[in-house]
This record gives sequence, structure tokens and C-alpha cells, in this order.
Amino acid sequence: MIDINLIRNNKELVKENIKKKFQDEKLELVDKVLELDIEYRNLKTTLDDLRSRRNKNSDEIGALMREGKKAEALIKKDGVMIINEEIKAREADEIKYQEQIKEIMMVIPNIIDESVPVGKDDSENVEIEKFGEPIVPEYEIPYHADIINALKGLDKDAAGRTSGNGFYYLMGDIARLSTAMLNYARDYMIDQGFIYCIPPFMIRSDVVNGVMSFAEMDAMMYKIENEDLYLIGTSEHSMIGKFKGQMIKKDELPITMTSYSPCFRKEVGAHGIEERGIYRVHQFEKQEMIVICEPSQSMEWYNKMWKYTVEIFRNLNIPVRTLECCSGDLADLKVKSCDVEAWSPRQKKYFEVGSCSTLGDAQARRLGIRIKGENGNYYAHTLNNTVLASTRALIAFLENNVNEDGSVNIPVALQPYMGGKTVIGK
RNA sequence: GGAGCAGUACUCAAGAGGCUGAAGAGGCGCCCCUGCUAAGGGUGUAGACUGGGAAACUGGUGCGAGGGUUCAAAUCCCUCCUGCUCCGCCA
Repeated sequence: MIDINLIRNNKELVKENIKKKFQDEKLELVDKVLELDIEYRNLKTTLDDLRSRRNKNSDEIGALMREGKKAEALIKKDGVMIINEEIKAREADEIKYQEQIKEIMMVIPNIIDESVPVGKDDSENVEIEKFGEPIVPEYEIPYHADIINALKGLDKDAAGRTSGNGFYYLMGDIARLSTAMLNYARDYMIDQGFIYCIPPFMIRSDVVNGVMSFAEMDAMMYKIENEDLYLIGTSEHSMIGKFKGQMIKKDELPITMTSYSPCFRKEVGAHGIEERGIYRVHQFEKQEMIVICEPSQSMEWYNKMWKYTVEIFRNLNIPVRTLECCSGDLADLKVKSCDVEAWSPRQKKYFEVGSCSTLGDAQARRLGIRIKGENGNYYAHTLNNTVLASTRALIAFLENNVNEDGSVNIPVALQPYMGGKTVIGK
């Protein structure tokens, strides 16, 4: 959500930005919202004036009553009632304008950073940098579910019976490996000075509405029956929600936190749950990082944040690359975003394991996350990034560390979390 | 889950239909005193969101959230949320 003042002062910039994102159908909204804004402000002036008169008259009635001049007070009362009727008649419009303006402001995309490449969709995302050699070994790398099955680490049949398609039992060394990676990632972030946090795994609807659109909610969130509670799709939801409506003091910034949570996703839509593996599932676990900082520092943090993820994956012996989201693929709230992708020696291509974003002040404006400044308050900048998501990381890890005989090497970084084992499945 | 009490600005806190956008205090600014470290005296100041205005300034909203009653609500009524105390239940 951008500041409406930006549209008032520089609507060409806003329109230019919309064009860059190939959302030309939204261009007319800019003029529409300006018109509504003018009408709203005119009406507000009229109504405020009426309210002012009501308040003044009411005060006078109070004064008359104290003096015991009841008759005069009664006459004034009638006058106020007329004013009140006038207010009532127009108040609905005032609310209507406000709602219409907000509705439009919610869909006008955030101004993207000038460094973001212009492109229509994800096919035009730009590779920035490769880390590690994308090696394809002599031997064939099996499908990840087969690697896991060979190690007796997966039971999807049983999960199908207990919970349905899209769920899984991880077992034995594979389950341990999944937790080991999460714990390693957590400790790595703690070492970077991030505060570890275990947030609520369910949030109320007002928080959900603050962090995503209705369409997104519908496609992702599981609702608890008869409760105003939703299972989180990522801990970003409860972590950013933590600061909803808060005024943050300067000396508390930057807030850097790393959170663990299970993530629950309906995955309704284009891809759905269609696989026998664990690539796209209803439930996984994730270590996440969020930063809330001064506007001037957000770009610096953005660049630090994706590098943390790269470093973690490199320490797990997984080649990765960073892929910059082009303008058309960038979600409306985001200023700049990149995916960290892991190398798949089986598919001989990279696949997404994490996503790092700076939202500028758009999310903070929407949620009311402000910084107390010396000369007035202002919105903070918010950022989030995947540290490590269990299932995706597991796939990447297994494909890059599996040996020809089906055993899997455990890199040094992970060994303390695997009871000292250097290899599993031998 | 049941009962009782409470929620006021950055913090603590007074207010119990009109004279309250909110006393008082902490905090913060300035000045003074004292001088081995933590305090004393004086004085000033602010406060959230927003409309108009170049500005001075001037309106509106805002006392946990949302409704209602009233000419007028922090104050009365309803619903919800949160906290505390007691009881019940339970890793």
C-alpha cells in the first residue's frame, strides 16, 4: 500500500510504475482514486463543519442547563437535531468514499526499486549470481522420494489414510535430517545476531487480512472451525503481525528476528497437490527471518539477508543461484525481491528454496507499524526471507549429497545435529 | 470453561454524562545547586490520526475494539478482545 500523497503529488510516477509491472488495467484506478480523494475531502470538510457546529451547540446547551435556562436549551436542542439529521444523511457517503479509496489503494502496486529488471512474468526473471558448481554426477540422481524411500524415510500411504493427499510421515534419519537442517539454520541465524522466536501457529482474521489479500487467504489459509483462527502459512504472518499497530522507538531498531514454525498451506490453484514426493505439500516446517528497520537501511538489510540463505545452503553442500524477480513477477506489496534457488542435479536446473523481499513501507503502512521520530512519526520498512524450508531443503540436500549406492553424505556443518554421523544409509 | 475486577498518551495515573484532548507524575528540554555518581531546586514542553491553510493557525476523529442511547459519552447500555485474582481442567 503506497501513500496516497504520492498519487496526489506525482501520479505519473505511480502510473509509470504500473506500466512497468504490466498491469495497465490498473492505470485508470490512479485517476479514479484522485477523483474520489477530492470528493471525499470536500465531503469531509462539509461534514466536519457540521460536526463542529453540533459540538459548539451542544456545549452551549450544557452551559444553559447549568445556568438553569431550560427553555433556551430546548430550542437549541431542536437545532442540533436538524444538524444531526444532515450529518446522518451524508455520513454513509463519507464511509463509502473511504472504503472505495482504500480498496483501490490496496491494489495499486508498491513502487518498485529502480534496480528491478522490467519483465512480464517469471520467465523474465534474471539470474544474478551462481554460488557453487552445478555438478551433474556420472550416475543418475533418483527422484527425491525414491532416495528417501530407499532410506525408509517416508510414508505417504499412511499419511494419506490419516490426513489425506499432501501429507507425509518422515521417519528415521530422514526425519532427523530435516530437523537437523532446521536447527542448523536456526543456530546460524542466532550467530548473526538474530533473535530466535517461536511464534503462535494460529492467528486471527484481522491479522490475516493485514498480511495478505482475500484471494491469497482463500488459496492458502486453513481456518479452524468455529473459531476466529487460521493456521499460519508462514511464520512471517505471526511475526509481522506481532508489530501490528505498534509504535517502535528508534533505539529498538533494527529488529532482527528468526522464527521457527510449521507452515500450513491449502495450495489451491494452478499447481495443486499432484506429486508423489514432498515438493508441494500441505504442511512443512520453516525457519524464517524478518527485519524491521529504518527506511534508509532496508536495502542494506535486503542484501545481507539473501546472502545468509546462500551461505547456509553452501554449507550444506548445495549449489545455489539467486534469481531477481522482474517487475511483472513481483507481488504488489514488494519493492524488490529475489529467489534463492537450489541446483537439482536430477532435473539439471535450479528450483526455488527461498525468497527474500523488501516491502519498503507498504506492509508497515497497511499494518500501522511506525517509528517514533523526533519530528513526527513515520512507517518502518519491513523485510522477510526464508532461512530454510524443510521439505524443499531436504530435496535439494538429498539430490546434491546422495551417493551412487544410495547413501547420503552429511556435511560437517550438519554432523553435530546428526549425532556425529558423516553418512547415512551405509 | 465459570466468577469477580480492570484496560485512559512513551510509561504510571486522575476522571463516574456537558466546565476534559484529557489533572498529576515520570520522561524529555533549558537553568541553578551539589560534587565521587546519584540525587536536590526552578522553569519549559510535548503528546495519536486526519481535513483546510504558504504559515500563524483552525476544524474533525480519537480514552482496548465495534455497535447503541443522548442535543452531548472516557463516563450509561450491549457484544467482543486483552490482562489480573479465585475456581475447574491439563501437557
